[in-house]
Amino acid sequence: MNIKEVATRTGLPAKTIRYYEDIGLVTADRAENGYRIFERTHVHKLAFLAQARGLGFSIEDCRGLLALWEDRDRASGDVRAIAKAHLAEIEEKIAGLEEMRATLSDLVAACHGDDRPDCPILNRLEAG
Amino acid sequence: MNIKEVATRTGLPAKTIRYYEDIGLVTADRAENGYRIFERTHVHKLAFLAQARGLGFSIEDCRGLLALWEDRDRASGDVRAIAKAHLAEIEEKIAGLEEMRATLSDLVAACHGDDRPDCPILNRLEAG
DNA sequence: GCTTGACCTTCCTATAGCTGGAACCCTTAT
DNA sequence: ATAAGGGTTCCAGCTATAGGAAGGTCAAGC
Repeated sequence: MNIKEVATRTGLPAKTIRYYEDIGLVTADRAENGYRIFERTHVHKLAFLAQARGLGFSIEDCRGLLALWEDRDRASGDVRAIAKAHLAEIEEKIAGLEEMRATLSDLVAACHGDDRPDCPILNRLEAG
Repeated sequence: MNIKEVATRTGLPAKTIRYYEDIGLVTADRAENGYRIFERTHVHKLAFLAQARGLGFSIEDCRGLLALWEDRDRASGDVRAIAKAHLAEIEEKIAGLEEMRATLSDLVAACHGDDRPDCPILNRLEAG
């Protein structure tokens, strides 16, 4: 299977697949002409990565998850720890964004948004 | 005023202030010895930037906001448009993160997280 | 056999917004 | 004279790709 087909099957751009090979997340054999050859196992792995990335796991997290996934002697606690830490990060991010959203939405509501220069948004940025 | 004091007053790292000068967000005069000299107006401007960045506005947004702030003939509608667009972006980000959070929190809850290899988190990543 | 178009390859550059560090200059106090 | 604590420039690195150039390859159609 060539890279384009893997891209289609996994939903990952070919560029990204090459990148993942580059940083050692996946391996790929080569044909005589230099083309990468992928087997179903590779597709499986890349699909796994696509899912993990889709849930926002960092590349390094993915590396860890992948290793655990392939380790039949893994402890599910290790997987859970990674996911839990990631969940905490996401919740932190959300909290930060919620705060911004609250402030911004107040400001946007307070600004009449016409041709006059008077503007509560700028006032707020100016005053802190 | 030297850069360190400006940093202290605005809460921005000196590095960041230099960077902002570099990309033309602010200007700074120079003393004979090559040191940057800041006036109160510079501090004011940098404080404004710190606020805007704190609300998540991009550097380019900040450039626009700064220009409007300094334009006595501005239309508040222009400010509002920038803020509104930014608000929309933030809400989109929040929505994406909320989705991740929901999934992750379900998975973390479903995983017993012990020494056994069986793991709903990995199952989910594997299955899509 | 030749051309065309769709693949494939590598390598270099760019993104956002800084941060860290090296190598070096200036000022002030001891 | 020296040491501490400023300041300067410049270069590299971070995340996770995306874009594009330059070139090799393959299958189809004429």
